[in-house]
Amino acid sequence: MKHLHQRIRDDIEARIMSGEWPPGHRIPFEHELMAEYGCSRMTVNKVLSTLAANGLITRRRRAGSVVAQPSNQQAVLQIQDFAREAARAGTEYRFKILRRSIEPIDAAAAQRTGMRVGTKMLSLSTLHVMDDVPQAFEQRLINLATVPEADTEPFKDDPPGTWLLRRVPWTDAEHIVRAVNADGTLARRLQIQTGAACLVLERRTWQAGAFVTEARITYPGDRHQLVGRFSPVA
Amino acid sequence: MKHLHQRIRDDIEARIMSGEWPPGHRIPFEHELMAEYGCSRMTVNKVLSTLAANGLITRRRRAGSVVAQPSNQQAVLQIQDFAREAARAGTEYRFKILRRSIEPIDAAAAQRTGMRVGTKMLSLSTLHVMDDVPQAFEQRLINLATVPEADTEPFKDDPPGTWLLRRVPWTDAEHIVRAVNADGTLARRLQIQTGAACLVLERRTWQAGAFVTEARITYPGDRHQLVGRFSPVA
DNA sequence: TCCGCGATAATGTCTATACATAATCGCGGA
DNA sequence: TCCGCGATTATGTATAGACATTATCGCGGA
Repeated sequence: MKHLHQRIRDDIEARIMSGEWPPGHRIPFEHELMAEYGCSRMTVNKVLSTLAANGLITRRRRAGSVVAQPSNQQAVLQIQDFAREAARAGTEYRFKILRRSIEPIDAAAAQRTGMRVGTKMLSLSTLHVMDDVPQAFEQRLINLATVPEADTEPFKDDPPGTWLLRRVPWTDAEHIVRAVNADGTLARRLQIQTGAACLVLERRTWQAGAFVTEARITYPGDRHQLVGRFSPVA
Repeated sequence: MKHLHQRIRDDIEARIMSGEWPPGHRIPFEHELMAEYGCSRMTVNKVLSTLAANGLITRRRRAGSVVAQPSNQQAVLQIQDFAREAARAGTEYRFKILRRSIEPIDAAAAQRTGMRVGTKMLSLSTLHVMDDVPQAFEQRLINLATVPEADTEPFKDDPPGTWLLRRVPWTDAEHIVRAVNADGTLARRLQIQTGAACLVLERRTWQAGAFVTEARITYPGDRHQLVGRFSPVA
């Protein structure tokens, strides 16, 4: 016998997922569920609140709860950590910082990140290599106002992304994924044909509203893909 | 004055996000928070349970709660609904079903979807067009065992993806994003240059374990990108 | 007919309490 | 010293009741 909370939740989810209760269908009131399961209102309230937090139902005072309209479809994709992937696959991984400088942010980047033009940023270009095959080219800006210790960090053991993740664990993030044809410079760096399709992942993160970093990571299209699994209910 | 629940939650989140409580740091016990905020244990319990459900903290009986280790980085991307986008942008949208057939599933697709080889699937090729400019080419398989009514559906008003979303609202999904160079056929369909980089989104969905549909949507790389915003806390 | 306003009905938040469960601590015996 | 087992402690689940909030319904007056 499972917990009542879970049983009620499973029952309702099953009815929604099976289509028995389609989007827009009114869910029994809390006092009805309370009578049906012979429990207190707090218990059904917590179940329904959880379902609402997960986007499965919509609740409105006085009107009751209804099955939510299907949300915008979304894809959740895992962003690969090269070192971990390499360890798992038993291959050798290394990275090389091709360029490092401190520069005032330009107008376009300021626009994207919401910073003032001219703010000092640490700019890094990094090549990720596994078994001597280039896997990705990364261009990154780090806000020295938010992460001042990046200024003196040599990035010997960990690449900038991994190093940052350990210092700024929880953030808001914005992602853009595009496909581009490799130009000559990029093709040479990634050892691919000029014009080959590449996947570009742009990731910008903020910590409690303060801009942290922007990364543009370019993967050869024939070697990489982004993968993700997703369930709407937790 | 906000609700106490929200205030406690904001306080704890702020301390985690600012780095004051790094990953692994022990969070005050429920009875400590209870004393600090002068409220009942149920209130702080609900806050901490919510934070745990969102992956921000880890809870263990007797040991207490600690700030969770940073999760694998992930990107959440919105998948565009053409009709809605067109309505919002004030442009004209239409779609054209180029090919429609019922076929037994081939070995490769059976492998991907976990179906038995030979299962009958509805196969559709659809072109999405906005203001006479091709926006995406979609190849889709629909499992007729799970969605039998697709067999007789003419897909007059809604494209297959939208039609399905209304019938099978909540599912598990798997996504793959790749970059490819357009071959001659694809280039002609999308009115782009042969070899131009394209973004390919593969999406497979299941309903309570039963395979529903697989879609491979190809977007011209110079016209489209996937965008997403993500906060670890809801 | 239409509008305003009070009654009503549903959810939102919170309390005080109770008992269950799981992991750890530490005492005592072999 | 080491192991087993009971006591302890923190979280997990649930209850019954209270009051707050808000959208809607419907009645009565203009």
